[in-house]
Amino acid sequence: MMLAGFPIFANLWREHLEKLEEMAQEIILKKGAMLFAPGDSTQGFYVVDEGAVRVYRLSPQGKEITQEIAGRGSAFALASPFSDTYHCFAAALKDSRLYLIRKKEFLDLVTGDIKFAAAWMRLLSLLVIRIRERLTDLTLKSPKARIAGYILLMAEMQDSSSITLPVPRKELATLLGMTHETFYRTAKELANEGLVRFTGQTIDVLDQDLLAEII
Amino acid sequence: MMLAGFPIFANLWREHLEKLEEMAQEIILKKGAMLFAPGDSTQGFYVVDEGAVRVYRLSPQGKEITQEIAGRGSAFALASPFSDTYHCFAAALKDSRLYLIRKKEFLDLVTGDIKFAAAWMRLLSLLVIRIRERLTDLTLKSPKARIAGYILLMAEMQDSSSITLPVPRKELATLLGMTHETFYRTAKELANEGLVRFTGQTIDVLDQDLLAEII
DNA sequence: TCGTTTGTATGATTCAAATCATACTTCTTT
DNA sequence: AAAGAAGTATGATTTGAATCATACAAACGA
Repeated sequence: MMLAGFPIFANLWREHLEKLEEMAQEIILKKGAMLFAPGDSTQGFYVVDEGAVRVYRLSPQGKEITQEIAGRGSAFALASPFSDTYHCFAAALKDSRLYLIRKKEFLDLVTGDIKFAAAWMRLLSLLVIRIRERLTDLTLKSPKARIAGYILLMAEMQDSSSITLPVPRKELATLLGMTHETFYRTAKELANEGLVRFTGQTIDVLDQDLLAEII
Repeated sequence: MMLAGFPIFANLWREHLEKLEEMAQEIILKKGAMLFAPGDSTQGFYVVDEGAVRVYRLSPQGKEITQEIAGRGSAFALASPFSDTYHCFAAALKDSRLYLIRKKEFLDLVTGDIKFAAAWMRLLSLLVIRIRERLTDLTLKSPKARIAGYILLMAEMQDSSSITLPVPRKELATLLGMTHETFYRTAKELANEGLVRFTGQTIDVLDQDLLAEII
């Protein structure tokens, strides 16, 4: 395993990554398998090495929002080592292989190494900022702007005008806080306007500037 | 100054609080004064000792959402020591006295004391969880449920069935992601149903159980 | 390879909340 | 005390997205 290549850990030192790698425990999940649910006691956090995991929440009325679609190289439940229970659901969208970094071992490491702790505080702080950004997008922006913004963000993160999703694009709907009908319709609009092209699980950015204007 | 009584710092050790107190710099703000805006380089984080500060974001279309109403004892911009620039606006809702904990000094302290770092990681993790909770409430729940939930949360936090807001209740509208019209109307419904009573800036919980059912 | 499930697509209808409009009340300020 | 501003309140109208309904295509399992 090579955590070093995973963007989320870009700020950590090599020695810390090696220690994380040592303590990582492989977890194999079949498509559809539930990993945890709200109230479950925390095991630790996870890194996806293969496949994809959906992290989501349900309202009492059964409406749902996807918190994260964690594909290869993504970590999730990063706050769990400091919490007793999980607060959301996590389920595999495909057959997947994850690594579990156990809470206890992780805490021993991070609370015994000030440099690691510093890097972890930075990571958590950036997470706070990112989630707040997402919150404002979800509450303030139109579905069209949210889709455009997501596509641009992905393109930027992958440094390419062609994005390959780890899952069918249907999954983007609840990630972006809308129904799948609204998602398909609005995505089609963007396609009709010549800004993007959807082909299976890939999205091509055709006009980055116009797309950016929508946001 | 006594940071020790502030709930946000409940997890920190006495010695750390004393050091924070030593480095705190008093900031006086007149009502309406802007403290920072997106893009401003970060000074550090703040603790409100008197008055109230509104932390908020604007969309390109001018719609706004309040991230936080920080009254006495609340801290805000906690992630800023690990970031170069602020990402939101902060402005005083009343004449206020704050304490600024400067970024540089704070970083020196927190990255030089593993116990402090551990406590700070816990604080940031809980912040992540709280913001995610808020995100799901804002996207999944009805205005009525959001208002009810907020009132119950405040009552629980203050351990009293009578809540005193540091600001006119108008301010709750954008905090809860709705227009002030919707807020007044929906709050009135709750009052008409006998669940709560609004009197100036105080809110009395009259029927906690029924209120909890709405959430 | 066939049949079933999942994903993509689009039309029609409904509905909740935003918007627009107005008014009254309560604080501030001078 | 008067004037103005800010906060509270409510009605009418509009609108954007959810919901309901249906259909076809693609992927997958047996």
